[in-house]
Amino acid sequence: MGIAGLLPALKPIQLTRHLSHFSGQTIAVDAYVWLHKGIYACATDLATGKPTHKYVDYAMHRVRLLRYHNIEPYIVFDGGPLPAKRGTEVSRKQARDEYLARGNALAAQGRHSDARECYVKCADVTPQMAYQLIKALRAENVSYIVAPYEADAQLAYLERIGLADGILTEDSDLLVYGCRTVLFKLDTNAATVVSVSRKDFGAIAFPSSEISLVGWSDVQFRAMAILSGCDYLPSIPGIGLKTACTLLRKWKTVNQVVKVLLLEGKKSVPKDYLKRFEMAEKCFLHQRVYCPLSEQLVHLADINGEEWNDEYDAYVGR
DNA sequence: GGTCGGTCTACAT
DNA sequence: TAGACCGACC
Repeated sequence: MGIAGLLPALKPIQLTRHLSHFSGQTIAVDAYVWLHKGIYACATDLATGKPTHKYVDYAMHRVRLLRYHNIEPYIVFDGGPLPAKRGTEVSRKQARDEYLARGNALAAQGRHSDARECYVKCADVTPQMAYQLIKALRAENVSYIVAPYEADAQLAYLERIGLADGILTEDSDLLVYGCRTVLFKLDTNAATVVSVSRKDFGAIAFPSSEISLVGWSDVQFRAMAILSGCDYLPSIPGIGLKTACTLLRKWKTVNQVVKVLLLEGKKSVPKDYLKRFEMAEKCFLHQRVYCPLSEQLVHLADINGEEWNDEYDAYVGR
């Protein structure tokens, strides 16, 4: 889900660029996006168990498109669920099962296009699908990696250590992880992407944007994102992106912001909010990723003398 | 004015 | 499923 409202707020620095702009570069790609979109081409087949590899074709078509423009893709797959995020999976599975049953019922009545709508809703990217894509990638010598946990952190790591020059995804979270160049909305017909560069953050200012990032460090930007609500921590009710930005501009740090909110007493701040904020920050900073150079698990960013303990490891992955 | 929940829609062929 | 969009509500 990413950071609600962040991409629209970054509109002033979004650049639509032709793929040739990235010629000679390696772009790390979130495989989930392609697999998920590829489902639309074959939702009925997947739901009814009919063998299909259309979703593989869909992804490979994009791989070839990038290569045609002399971009080397580096495909990143999700791994296991992060301890920090466990919990939402069960209800989703139930919802999917219901759509599958409804789809089957409609199909039995011959209402095939109605059935297809249900099949699309029950479709899920499975490890088996990821494996099929991996086989196709291998056959064409495309680099890929399976993240120990979340693809987002792994993508950020590849860019950080220089194995990728940018990230192709649909998720604004990548900017919170610290990525320098994030590409969104690949248009295969026009061969374009929407590019957002971290170095342009300073140009985000009132009144052309809802928020101002002028003079902000990564710490403050990340604080705003987490404060406004992210995958690791829901926001304090009533605080969205703009309020988070305003509060941080005024009070500088999250500690101060929370202190002021408690003093005012208008918002209901969860009692352990600061602690949970800290944990969310750890996920964005130090989530466990795989280093293809040293061939071992590492933290996204090194822990340089920062306080660290077993509880953190349990949260960001081991 | 800003948040938030609801609804619509693209996703691909 | 997620993002964009819109209207209700504080």
